[in-house]
Amino acid sequence: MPELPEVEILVRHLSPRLKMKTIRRVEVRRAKVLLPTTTRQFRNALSGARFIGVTRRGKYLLFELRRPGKRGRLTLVGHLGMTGRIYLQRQNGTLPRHAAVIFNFGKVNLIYEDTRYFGRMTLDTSALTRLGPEPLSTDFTVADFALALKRSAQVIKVKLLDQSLVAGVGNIYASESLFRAGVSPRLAARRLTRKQVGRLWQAVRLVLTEAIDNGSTIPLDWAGRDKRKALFYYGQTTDTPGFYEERLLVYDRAGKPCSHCGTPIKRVVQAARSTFYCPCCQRS
DNA sequence: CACCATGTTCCTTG
DNA sequence: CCAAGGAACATGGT
Repeated sequence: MPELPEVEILVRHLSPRLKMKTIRRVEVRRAKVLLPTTTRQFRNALSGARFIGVTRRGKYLLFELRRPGKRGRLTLVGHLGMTGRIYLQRQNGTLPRHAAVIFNFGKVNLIYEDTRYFGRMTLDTSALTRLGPEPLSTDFTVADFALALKRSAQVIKVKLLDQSLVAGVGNIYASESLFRAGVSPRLAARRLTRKQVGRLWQAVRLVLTEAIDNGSTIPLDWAGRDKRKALFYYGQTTDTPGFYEERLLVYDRAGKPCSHCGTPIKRVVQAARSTFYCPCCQRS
């Protein structure tokens, strides 16, 4: 479930629930997700530690902890990869097949599961230094955005996925942002006009903000739930079978009519990833 | 069997 | 040195 909005919703969900909780026991079932931290370092550092709060940077979760008898704070970094999920579950609940790390608080477990194991739960914070500005903060300015785009020969859709340009935009919201801005995904980044850059900058912020607002209405108790239904990109707001309120305007809508002009949405492949756009509304 | 999937990193090439 | 492209990682759904 992972682009910036989903991670943001998860942070808001988890932060108050984890606050002041002390980790009694750490169980590592897939040491690979800790890399480069070793299982021993991980358990030593976290056993007995207490959560202060959870924040976010791009698509990364930052768990802030304090350790008894030690100075300063410790940051546990989480990344959900493509299929990672994190949730609280009663200690006697059934563990998912791909549970990678389990933090026990007594009666409750915090479970990190990841079907494909592309995600991370680690004490290594180095990846954070490579991130660009937070799109919803004042650090993300049109001027810097324009400057960075002018230096790139890559097509704009692929450039938007570059986390050093702006942190947190993934494959879904890259397509959605370009549609909202009326900019072709195939345009070279440096060829965008001032006006297009301005519209795209605004669209990125709008699309992410709306997704966070929409996601806030969806329950996050994912234990044992169907994967796709837990993807609130698709805007599920109830458990009633078949009930979906579509919120994405172009992503995964190849062949379906554009919500604005009716032209069939097109799918193309760029840098080995799908891009969806309206060939009529996004001509340049 | 084929192809597709919300992401990042590493390696090669230019 | 940098930018860009592709493979790799691993599992499951259709």
